[in-house]
Amino acid sequence: MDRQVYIRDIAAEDGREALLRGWLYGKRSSGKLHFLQVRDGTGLIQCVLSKKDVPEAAFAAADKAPQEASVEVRGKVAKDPRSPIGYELHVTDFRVLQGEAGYPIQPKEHGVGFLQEQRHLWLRSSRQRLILAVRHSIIKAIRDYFDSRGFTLVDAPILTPAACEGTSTLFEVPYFDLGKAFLTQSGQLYGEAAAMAVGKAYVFGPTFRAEKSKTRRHLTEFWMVEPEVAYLDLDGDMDLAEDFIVEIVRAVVASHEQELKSILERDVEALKRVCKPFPRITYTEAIEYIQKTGHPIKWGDDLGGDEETILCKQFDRPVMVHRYPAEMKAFYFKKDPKDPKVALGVDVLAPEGYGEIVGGGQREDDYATLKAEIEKHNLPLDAFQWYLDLRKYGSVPHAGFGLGVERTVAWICGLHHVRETIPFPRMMERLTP
RNA sequence: UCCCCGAUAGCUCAGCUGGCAGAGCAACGGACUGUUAAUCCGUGGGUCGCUGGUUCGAUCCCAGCUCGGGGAGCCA
Repeated sequence: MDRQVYIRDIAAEDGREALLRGWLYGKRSSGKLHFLQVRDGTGLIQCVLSKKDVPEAAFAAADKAPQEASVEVRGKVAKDPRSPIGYELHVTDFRVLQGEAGYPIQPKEHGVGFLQEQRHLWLRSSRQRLILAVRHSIIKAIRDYFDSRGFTLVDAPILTPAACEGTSTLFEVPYFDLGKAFLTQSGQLYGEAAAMAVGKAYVFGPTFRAEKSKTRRHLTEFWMVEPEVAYLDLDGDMDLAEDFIVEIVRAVVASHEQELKSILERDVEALKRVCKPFPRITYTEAIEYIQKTGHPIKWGDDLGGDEETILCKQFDRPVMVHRYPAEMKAFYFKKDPKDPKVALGVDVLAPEGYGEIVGGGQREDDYATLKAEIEKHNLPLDAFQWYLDLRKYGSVPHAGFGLGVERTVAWICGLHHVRETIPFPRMMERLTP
């Protein structure tokens, strides 16, 4: 009788006595009956207290119990067609461990700012709990994918001496007598070093960008997974990204299909259409297509949010745009030998208007060319000497990409904003809770 | 950094031409044996974001500031 049962497993307990430990999600009352909605982190179940079936103190405690009080409920599991999960608990005893009136989040609509203030409590709602679970599944699918294909997880440092790409603004940290350190904006350069050691490597960790971006797609702290593979070219890189994304989506749909539909109202059929092959178009073809829709854009312009939307709305699966103008890309991209104006880079744009979730490509593997690029971008040569070494001692063609975890969660869950995809989002105007 | 919008009860909001601060929900007290954001009766609850200006009088008009939301650029 003291065996705790989780709501997720309740069907196996049909007709038996069970002890639930959880929190009071909601409550309705009809005098001599109390209906308690109890959640335990694995699900939500209605617990029915009939005055004649429980001790007087238990009935009174249920009457007084405030929202989100921690509770212990004993009772008999019973099938009920009125229950969304098919079962409810006919309570024989009930007690409150702790609770206080005034729980801030009510079962009604709230403003975004308020909910973010209450993020530590907001996580308890069924919608947020599901998003956390999907995020977990995505991260697990990412790791399973690489772990089962001979990749080695290599952790890149978070404190770094200089910019990886030189364009983004970095967070500065004082660093003893060495002056300043910076929070990493990408583990890729270290991933390249690792790939020369283990062949297939992936870096998985947090990333920091001090850019003053205020949009639904930006956080100042986010998670990125960055595979890097020796002896891989751009085509192989696109094959890898495509196979990888298909597998992540498949894994999430396999484990969360019903909840995605019922709690997030996600169009799961759209996710099921994510299969190989993804369309692959060059940047030049993309520009031509956008021009045909009457949008003023010329070769050399960046694809902004509007342009990305125009492009990915014509496909029912992610689209790969490759061979961008070299001018637009970071110094480490290899140029296309057939057309040095373009870099061997690829972006993967998620469908349904979610935009870029992957950026990557083939790296420059020639010492002299890379050195010239570093100088051209006015980057400190001494800080990149170790990176140049990789082109000096056994250089090979290699490629990789970075996938943004939060944008992937937003896309798969069908969320409007990435701030809901991470437990405690860090944004330009928000550092708490 | 730039552009747009907003700030009134715990929450979501209304507040007319500048003239006593409002509703719904929540909380609290009560009624109710099948409720699904239950219903019904009752009670309490305000530095109208901050600072200044105009005015007999400012939640309302004006300026600056702070905070929040949306977007751009940049990116994942």
